[in-house]
Amino acid sequence: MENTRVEDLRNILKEKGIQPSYHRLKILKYLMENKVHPTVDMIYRGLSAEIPTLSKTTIYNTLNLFAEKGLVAVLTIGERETRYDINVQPHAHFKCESCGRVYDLWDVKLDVSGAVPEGFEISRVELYIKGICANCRKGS
Amino acid sequence: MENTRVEDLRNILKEKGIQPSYHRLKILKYLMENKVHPTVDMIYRGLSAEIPTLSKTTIYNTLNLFAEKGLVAVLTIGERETRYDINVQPHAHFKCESCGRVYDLWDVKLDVSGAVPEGFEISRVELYIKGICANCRKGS
DNA sequence: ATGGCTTCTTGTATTAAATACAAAGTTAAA
DNA sequence: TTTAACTTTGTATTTAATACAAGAAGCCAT
Repeated sequence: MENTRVEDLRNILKEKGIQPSYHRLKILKYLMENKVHPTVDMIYRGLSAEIPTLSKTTIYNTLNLFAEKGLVAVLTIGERETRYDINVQPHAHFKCESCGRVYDLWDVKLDVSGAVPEGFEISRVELYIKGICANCRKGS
Repeated sequence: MENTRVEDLRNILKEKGIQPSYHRLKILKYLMENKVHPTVDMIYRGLSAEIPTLSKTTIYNTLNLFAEKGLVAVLTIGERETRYDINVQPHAHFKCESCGRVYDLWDVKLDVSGAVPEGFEISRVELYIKGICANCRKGS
């Protein structure tokens, strides 16, 4: 949960050069209020009550646009699902193999300088850690 | 290219508790001689000349078995393709966004101790770096 | 406002990766 | 040799994602 006044949402989109249409605002709002790194399907199910006519294609279009403009980060941590993170600051992710939840990790010391050979140019770094979360360990 | 005598291949499978069937040996051999982190489709195309009756399902079955037994690592570096790495020693990967090639990176200093909260249990760490490789930079 | 242009959204069709599953084939063991 | 267990195959199915054309909505100038 967060400050999601429509005016703020509009400005976020405008700053990235994205026209603030109704659906785009709703999807952005959803991402900011549901920071669980949702899949397209989760967003669809979350919004279709409020917007019954919403099409999945619109969500795909919108997220691809957001990703292009650097407004969301694309996570391929799951084998068969693309997830979207509204927080584009560099950080790592932990996926629990029991409950499937994806957690943000901010305390990873990662030094990629000198990681790639001479002449290679880095544009993005993705660090995925998998295992069992504390919740699921307690449960079992 | 590498030492891929059939006897060695048999032993590798046996050590992991995998019955060394004809197809499994062929797929293992392919992985050891083509260390490009191939997709299922690449393996299929690479082997179907030699084994015309080979089914893709067999490759899926075999790779899932290999992964279960810890003989290959599963890479989800691409958005829409699963790749397989016969080298299961911990190392990072670089994917060139121009030519699509996946390179091994052995010089990354990565310290994940203290990265996850109390009570979390780590089973795997995947580090993906994306950008443009030296080859493609020269080309353009 | 009205018409016309651009942009956005929708829905259907399509592609492609991956799995399910039952039948056929093969191997190993009794 | 017969039986049981395992492996492979092929078809059908599922599902994520894209393509694309038609429709809807917003925007601008006259």
